Amino acid sequence: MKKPKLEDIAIKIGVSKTLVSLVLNGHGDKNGIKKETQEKVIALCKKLNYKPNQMARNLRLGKTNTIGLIVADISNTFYAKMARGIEDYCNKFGYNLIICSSDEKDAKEASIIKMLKEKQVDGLIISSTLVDNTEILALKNENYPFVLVDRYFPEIPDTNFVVIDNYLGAYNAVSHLTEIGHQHIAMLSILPFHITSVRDRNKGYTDALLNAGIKIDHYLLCQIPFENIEIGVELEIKKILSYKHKVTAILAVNQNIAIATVKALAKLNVKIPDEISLISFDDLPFFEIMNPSITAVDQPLDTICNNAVEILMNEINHKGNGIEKVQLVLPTKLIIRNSCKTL
Amino acid sequence: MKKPKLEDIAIKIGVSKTLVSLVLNGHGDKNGIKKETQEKVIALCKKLNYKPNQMARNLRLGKTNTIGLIVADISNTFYAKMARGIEDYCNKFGYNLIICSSDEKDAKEASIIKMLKEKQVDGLIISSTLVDNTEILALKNENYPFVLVDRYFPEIPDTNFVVIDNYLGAYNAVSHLTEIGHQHIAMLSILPFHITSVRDRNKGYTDALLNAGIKIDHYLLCQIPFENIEIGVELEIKKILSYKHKVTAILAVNQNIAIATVKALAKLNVKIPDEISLISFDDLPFFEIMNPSITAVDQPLDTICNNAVEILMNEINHKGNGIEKVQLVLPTKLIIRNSCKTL
DNA sequence: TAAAATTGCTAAACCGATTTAGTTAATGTG
DNA sequence: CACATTAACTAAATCGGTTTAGCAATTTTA
Repeated sequence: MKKPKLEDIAIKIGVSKTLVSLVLNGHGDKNGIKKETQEKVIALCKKLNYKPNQMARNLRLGKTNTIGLIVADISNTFYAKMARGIEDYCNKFGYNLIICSSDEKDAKEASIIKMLKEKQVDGLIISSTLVDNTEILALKNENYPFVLVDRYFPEIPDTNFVVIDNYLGAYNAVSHLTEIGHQHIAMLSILPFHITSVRDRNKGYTDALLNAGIKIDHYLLCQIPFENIEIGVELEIKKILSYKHKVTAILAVNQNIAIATVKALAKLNVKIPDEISLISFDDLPFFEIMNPSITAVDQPLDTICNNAVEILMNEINHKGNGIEKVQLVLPTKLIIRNSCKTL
Repeated sequence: MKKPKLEDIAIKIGVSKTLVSLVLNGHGDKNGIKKETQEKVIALCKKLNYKPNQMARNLRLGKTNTIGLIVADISNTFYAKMARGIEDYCNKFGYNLIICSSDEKDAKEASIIKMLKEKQVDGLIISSTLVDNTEILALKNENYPFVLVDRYFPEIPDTNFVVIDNYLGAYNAVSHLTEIGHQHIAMLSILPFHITSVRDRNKGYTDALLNAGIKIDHYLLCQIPFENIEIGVELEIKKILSYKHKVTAILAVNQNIAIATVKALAKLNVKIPDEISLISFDDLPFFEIMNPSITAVDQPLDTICNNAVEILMNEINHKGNGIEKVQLVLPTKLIIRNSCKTL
């Protein structure tokens, strides 16, 4: 017994496939199909377990009910949680998620965008790593529905984005450190630094220092290449520990750097917080249970996800037609734990 | 300028769309299309940036080049890493991944399977939570390509699966504990316990105890409901700590339980490993950097992923036609760190 | 030089739904 | 009783590719 199609149902009942289609899509009454006929159709479909062929539907309707999510790496907890939030919220609207990891590689991300477009996903949610914004501009020019999350392009006006206030997040974290007496604070940042989130966090770091009347020492803003975090962090930490002024606190630019920092400090047998204080930008369940627990900047992930999906759905439903672009900058929260020592 | 379609190309060059399609699919030579004509077609397609409409292709070819992955929760590190491995390996074959989280809920998983089938994904990779195997049986009967990972159904013969040797993993972990002198070992396990991985780990635990000549105390095999791990673990730990025989070691059935255990022990101010030893089934990067670092059973995730995809691709290419089912049970590795004390 | 083979290409069917523009028969209206 | 309206339904176009079956013109073979 093959999978039944519309025609099979139609023939069995002795009506046209138009009628069957109308009934199944709830347009029966509107088109004056007799109640009795409608019931017959529905009963037979149930009996034969008829399911419309989505490929055919997609083709006809020009819609896949699928959206694409592009992140640096889905195995990273931050993006995994984001993916889950987006998945759940998309499902509510009857959409599914195709998830792709760009590995922070320009070329890979560009090719993923192309691929997803070819695959005719109805929209994209992108945490972009691109320096070269050609692909994003292309999306914009084609009116392809998309929302940027986590990172945006200041130089491209009128695009939807949902990001956090990275600047203020870092600013507040560093201010917390200066308030409890720290003067020599290093920032373990990351390359590529063109990514807005990184750039803004770096700026928040320096501005908070300036505001506290501390001279900026560029030697203390360390940039660790994405591909080689573990080794990079260890190297930088060794460097700053042997620096002329004793560094007493570190702000890690994201969870991966924070993890690598904890690891490196343990290896070098430097105690947190007694010998050095640490704040992580990004919170993790682990940070709460570690010994010591780690002070962290928490991102409102659910809010990010829900808003991103909401905006995208709106775009899709209006086919990007002249609806206003939404640009959200959400606040972060500093969760103070036991990794920072008052001097 | 609209998106060009096959016909547009054909008309511009003055040939049929058949010809264009043949050339683009590399069947030009085979069908005796002049080199010159072929070049013209390819040049124009490049110039107009022609991309075939995948929905149309899908419909005609009956293929979506998409596979579905069902896990309990994509935000869980274990599944996130698994998803990444599968994503990468699928890409190699030109496939994309739709990822869905079942939350260990029977009904949700069943409806996801149905939905993905309707969506006409070419195959499924499932870490199933189902007690009721109806849906899996249905897949099997329809010859729908699928591979079970992480968990399988012993009662359904002739299905592909890739799992780890949960029994031996737990057996070895507990044996390690008995070898270093532990006698009173608790297992923090989980509900639903019908899941093969859980059941096998539980069995490994009891058998290792028996083998070491230790009497089984069912009181020490604790089953914590999936929905409420944190509170459940804390409760159970309080219980076993106040037990008549002093429990000196714990085996946590998975990473979530292990994390909750560390948290609860910290809260109760019970020191690892001095007061209690701990082994986690599932390793995590954190376990290496924590203080103390946590001894863990490591799963060969890459091997699981690659094999699962490989098997699925094979199924898809043979349309499930009488090819032999593959059943892989992979070995685990006990990584000994500092969370277990020799008595 | 007629038949066979080859070269180069195409018309039309097909995948399976949705939707537009009708049709037919029954009923209502003036 | 002629005409308009309504109720109930449908034929055919459409989405945009792939594929089957085959045509016409040229070249080769016997």
